[in-house]
Amino acid sequence: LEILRLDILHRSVQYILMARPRQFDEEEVRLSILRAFLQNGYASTSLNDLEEATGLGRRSLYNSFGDKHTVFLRALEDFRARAVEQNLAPLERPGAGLEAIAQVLYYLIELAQTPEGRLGCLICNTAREPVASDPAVAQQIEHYFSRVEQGFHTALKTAQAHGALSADKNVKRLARFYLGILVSICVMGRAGVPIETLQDIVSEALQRIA
Amino acid sequence: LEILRLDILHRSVQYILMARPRQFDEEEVRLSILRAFLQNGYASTSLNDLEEATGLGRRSLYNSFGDKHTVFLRALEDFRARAVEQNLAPLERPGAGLEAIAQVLYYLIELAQTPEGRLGCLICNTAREPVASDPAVAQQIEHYFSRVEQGFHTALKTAQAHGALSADKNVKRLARFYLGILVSICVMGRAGVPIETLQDIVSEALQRIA
DNA sequence: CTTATTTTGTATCGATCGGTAAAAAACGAA
DNA sequence: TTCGTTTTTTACCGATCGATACAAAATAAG
Repeated sequence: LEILRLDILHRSVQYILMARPRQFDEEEVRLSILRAFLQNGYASTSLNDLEEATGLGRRSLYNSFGDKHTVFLRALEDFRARAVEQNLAPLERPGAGLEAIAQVLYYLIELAQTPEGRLGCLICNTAREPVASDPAVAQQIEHYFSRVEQGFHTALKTAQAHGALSADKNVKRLARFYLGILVSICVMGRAGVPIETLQDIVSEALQRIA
Repeated sequence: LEILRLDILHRSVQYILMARPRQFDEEEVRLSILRAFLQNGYASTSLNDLEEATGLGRRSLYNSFGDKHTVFLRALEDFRARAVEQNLAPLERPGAGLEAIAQVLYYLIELAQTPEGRLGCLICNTAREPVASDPAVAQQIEHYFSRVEQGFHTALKTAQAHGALSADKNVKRLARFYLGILVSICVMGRAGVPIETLQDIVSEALQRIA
């Protein structure tokens, strides 16, 4: 049995060494795929669109990323990772308080003014596509929402601990409230609502902890 | 010329009297179409879906409502009329004040618990479909949003006039704020977020005018 | 070189998309 | 009844959908 295993290992190493190498950068391709799905959503992004966006042939896409559904799940994961890493970074920093909440919300407004940010949030965009009834997709959506809520929650608790927020505030409720504000900013930004409206929403929302 | 006109009129009356009558109730069919688009959105609702939803043949749909795009525009109008009439009624009533705002938001939460309301808001749902780049669709979205904002705005002004809201509040900003809350409730309700979260968002938002 | 292996390009599959042609069906007028 | 008109039904159109079969291309080991 051991000999067999070693043989299999040897073969699989050979596979890697001997085969034709890929002619694309995976990170770059995944980013192009993410952008394509951000632009048109799951249902309205065809494999031809993905071919155009990535420059890859259809067969290469299938070989490397699986079928359309799997490709989309990877894009969702990519977006979630990037969104948490970039947009929510202030919240995830240790010791983050009220200023982090304001920073995150205002950054989203700035983002909505950029060509890339105008595409909106893939999580929110996906939330009402039929594909959202897929368990794996629904799980990603719920994970993201709860992570955002948790980020706000810890920041609010930290603020309370530092005396920046009065102790009688309901932080759980406030955290959900700011999650709702974040969602509305993403949705309305994508819908083309004027920036001033988004700014008014955020500044009004921040009065709750001013 | 007059004779010709009378002839045409006579003929058109004949058309009505002589032709085969429709075998469906237009209101009923339009409601079925609206439900279908609410369920799956524009892109993912096929003509076969519309046939199943309405019970009509494809040719009858085209005869009576035009192509898919036109059918969708009518559904958008239907939804907007129904949403304004039913969901926003408290805001549109003369003399509506702060209690109307709370009523509207809490009614949306109740609606999110019903099978029909769980389908969400066709305006919000459409806002990030590719079809939203169509000018007629974009106009409907913008009209709806501005009408909701205006409803909140007049209610807030009324409250200020009656002394129920302090005069130093920025009602324009507050109106946009509650528009954002309304959108977030619609979106997150459709996304399957628990009712308690929606309730927390609304009750926290209402503290701004408590 | 040959061989083993993976990627890539071509060509295509059946299914479904939105939309339509043509005729049958259903009515009132004559 | 027959005729004129509209609705409805049936069948179908070309285009595009997601997905795949097959072989050529590209690499390293032997």
